[in-house]
Amino acid sequence: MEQVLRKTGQRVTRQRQVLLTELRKMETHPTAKEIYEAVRCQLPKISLGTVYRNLGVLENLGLLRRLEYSDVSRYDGDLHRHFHLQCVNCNHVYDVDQSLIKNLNTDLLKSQGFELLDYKLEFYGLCPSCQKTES
Amino acid sequence: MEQVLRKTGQRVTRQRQVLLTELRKMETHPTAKEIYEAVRCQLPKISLGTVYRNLGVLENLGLLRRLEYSDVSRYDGDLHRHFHLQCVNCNHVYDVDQSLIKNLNTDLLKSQGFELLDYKLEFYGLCPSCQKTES
DNA sequence: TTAGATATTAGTAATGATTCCTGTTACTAA
DNA sequence: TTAGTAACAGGAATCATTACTAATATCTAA
Repeated sequence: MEQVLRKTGQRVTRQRQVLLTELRKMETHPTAKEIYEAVRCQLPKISLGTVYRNLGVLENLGLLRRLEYSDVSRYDGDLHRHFHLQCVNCNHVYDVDQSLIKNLNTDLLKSQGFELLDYKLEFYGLCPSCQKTES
Repeated sequence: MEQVLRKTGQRVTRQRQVLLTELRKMETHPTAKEIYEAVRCQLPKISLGTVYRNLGVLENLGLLRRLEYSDVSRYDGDLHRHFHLQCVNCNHVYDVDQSLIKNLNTDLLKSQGFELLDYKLEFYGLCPSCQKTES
């Protein structure tokens, strides 16, 4: 983390170090507020705004993933490519192995005890007109 | 729409009819507020709350799709299975044919002039413990 | 080391999408 | 028709996230 920050002229603060370390320990895909709570024993004076700001910074550096749900964003410190399944009942977010994408082998999910109701595939990129005005 | 509503004991109101009709005319994946604006020439007194409430009702009946982005939800009246590409620069949402999913043939996107930077696959279902307590 | 230069922080206010509340309106079944 | 009630309009409330600002901590170069 430290090299990546310095390379871009950004500072290595204790808040950033603790934030990323704690996130990596958690396997619950926590929200910003949950991370805030988890970090307060080490950083009692940290503010929620600092948590949000630095989660954004670390996301831009590719050091964590943000999962954008409609009501709230969740964060994932596991950078191995994998997918997620959210239970529509309890809203828990589970990890799903990437081998699933090979022809969408939903039997794999079933064998793990999940009932697949729906999935969402969204792409992100640059449309033709924005490639020209490359901002 | 009318039969589906009546079947579930819900009423067929002018607001619902106009809302769905107008959405089906639009190909821009509008937000709730954009739909609200589009509908005000026919329903000058409609409120934004009514738009939100009925978009939810129609979504539950499977009459439209909601695209959940982190900052705002967008709505799609096209029920044919297809995917979406959002430009990270202008935030426009484009339709992508479903044939793309066959082994994620990203060449198809390239040939259409898009530059694919990332994609997101999310699953929705019931986890094992929630299937037992089937609420 | 140490002294700026300035990026970052804590605390708080502001924003904005979405939901909730309440008295009124208008579908629907009889 | 008309009674019963789902749905409505209008506005207030909620809540995740962002913006603002004076104070602080990190970094760099001497």
